[in-house]
Amino acid sequence: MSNATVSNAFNRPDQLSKSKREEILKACKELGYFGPNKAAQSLRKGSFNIVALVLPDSVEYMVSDPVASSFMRGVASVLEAQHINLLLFSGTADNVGDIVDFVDGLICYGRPRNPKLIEHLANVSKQVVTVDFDLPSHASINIDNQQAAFDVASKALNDESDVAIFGLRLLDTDLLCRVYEQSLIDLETSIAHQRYSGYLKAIEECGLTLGEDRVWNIPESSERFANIAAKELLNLSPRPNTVLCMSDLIALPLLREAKKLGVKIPQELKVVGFDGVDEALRFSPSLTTIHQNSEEKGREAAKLFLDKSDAKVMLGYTLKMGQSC
Amino acid sequence: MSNATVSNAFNRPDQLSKSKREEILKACKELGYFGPNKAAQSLRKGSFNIVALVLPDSVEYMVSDPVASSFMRGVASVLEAQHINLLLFSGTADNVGDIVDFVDGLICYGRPRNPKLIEHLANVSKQVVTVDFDLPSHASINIDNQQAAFDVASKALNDESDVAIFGLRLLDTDLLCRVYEQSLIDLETSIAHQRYSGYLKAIEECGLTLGEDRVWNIPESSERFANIAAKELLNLSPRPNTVLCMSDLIALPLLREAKKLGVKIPQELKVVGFDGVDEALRFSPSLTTIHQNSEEKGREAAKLFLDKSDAKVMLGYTLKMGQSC
DNA sequence: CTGTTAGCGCATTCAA
DNA sequence: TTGAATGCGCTAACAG
Repeated sequence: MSNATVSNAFNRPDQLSKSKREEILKACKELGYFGPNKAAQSLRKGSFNIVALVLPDSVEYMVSDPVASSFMRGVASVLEAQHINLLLFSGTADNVGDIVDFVDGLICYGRPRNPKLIEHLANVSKQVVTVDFDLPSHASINIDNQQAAFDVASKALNDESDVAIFGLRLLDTDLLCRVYEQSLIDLETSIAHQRYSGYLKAIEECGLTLGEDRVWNIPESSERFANIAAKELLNLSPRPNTVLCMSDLIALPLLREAKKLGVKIPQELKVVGFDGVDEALRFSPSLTTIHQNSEEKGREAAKLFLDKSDAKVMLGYTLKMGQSC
Repeated sequence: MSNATVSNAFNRPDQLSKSKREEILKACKELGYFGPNKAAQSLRKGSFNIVALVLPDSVEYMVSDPVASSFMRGVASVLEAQHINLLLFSGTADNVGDIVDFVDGLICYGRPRNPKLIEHLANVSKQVVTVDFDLPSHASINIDNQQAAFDVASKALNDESDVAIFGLRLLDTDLLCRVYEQSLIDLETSIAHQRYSGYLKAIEECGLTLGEDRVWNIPESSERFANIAAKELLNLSPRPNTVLCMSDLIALPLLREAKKLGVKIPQELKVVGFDGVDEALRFSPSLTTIHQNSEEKGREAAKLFLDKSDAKVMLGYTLKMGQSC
């Protein structure tokens, strides 16, 4: 009874006699051997049944975001069915090397915060699927952010609009600030830019202009920063009467704060969001927003991955009219 | 120049001359070799820099839950600092064998839904930390669920209470149903039972009894099931005037539904929750609940793990009085 | 300071 | 049907 025979007993039952196999299995049980070591097996075979989920930011931040959570849910639902496990990787790290050798490939949700990581990702020789951003010669899933932003902004704007924008990480900084130098915005790639560009187009079509103190950079889609920005905005004089928000999560605190101050919505303040999270639809006044099906995004990403596809897929979105404009 | 020397060039710079090292590193770069293969390295060394996070249920369900998300955030914040990555493992699976050979150990958040998994977990020979349940001879973190449930229930109850309980997975079923046969409840281990037992004690101390149609089994902490249970309860005649809910997430839909029907809170209906999620504190009327610091739980679990501890730790909780009772 | 050897645990030849 | 040999890529121990 050699190691190879034992291997066969576990992996290729047809390669040995039934009696021998049972004899081996029984002996293994007695010795406390519960089957091949998966690490060694994977080293040998080169497959791991593990997929890295590369997050845009730290794991900490990620799991708080309902949009990201929906995405994960979609991914997990497809991969779980194939007994593939998820390895979380922070978008703030840059050492993909630490994990690439353990996984069959990577699904990257959102442009990672760390630019070095993006470089490394581009050079990975395993299957990669990117979502909400692109990498040359890898599969990707996107929605038309510019068109969607244009659509939702157009619903809020009219010729009396004094418009402001709550931008999501328009600048590469962790600071909440106004964006005075609009040239600083990375025009190339981020979804923030695409949405920004859609807003500008809608503003232009209404014959409006955007005041130079009217654009906020909110570093992450969190209540904390959005609260501060909301207060800044509401204390302005003259106060903007229309706010285009790049995510629902930063629009909701604005609605809450405005309600608290007795500002009438939508008469005195119109607000639109982006993403279509449950809370935005449930809130009173409900938020006009772009709904994107994040769970479907996750499922599609997982499918592209399983198919070893290199397709560039564009998904749809839905404009949800609420009471906020 | 041998393989071992190259290995040293990467891992033990002090073992060879600076010139040799640079020569090697340069040659590697040209050949497109970016350092040791981590899978092979780990096979050799037996350490992986990966920790499995064993979830109580499927990944899909997990990421929707704000309490679980906080926990993950806590775990991740500690492990990320050590460059340890998280591998998610579903509590509905039973093949820990698929991943145990890839990780340095496991952190198990909540009693896994799959009983087979629990058996396997008990036999794992790597470091294991359990949270909100126990495994013999492994480290664990808990809160005193029974006492906490007693505390919060006591705030809601008086001698005029007609009390009902929204239980979280009191029965091992995916069905929303009433719990008529209270003997069916697994008395041993689940946090649901511990909380149930605390409720009963509080009810008894008030000299009350629990009607036999007054206990609901809600299979998971989700809005969907809680909505249905809320409607069932509010349509009852006589209607309970006090509801003890085993999580905030199932208490909130009840508050919403009651508000919609114009039921006065707390005059006509008192509600208490468990967990202390943000939304519960923000809601109007705010929910009286037990706040447990899930993020701290996560951090502590990660620390126990890193310390290779086998301690059984009991964490505190806080009673948060709201307007709901 | 450098190179050789052995083996982590496995699965695939190939010969018997 | 079985078993001996080889190597996946790496590193610890040792010899030079």
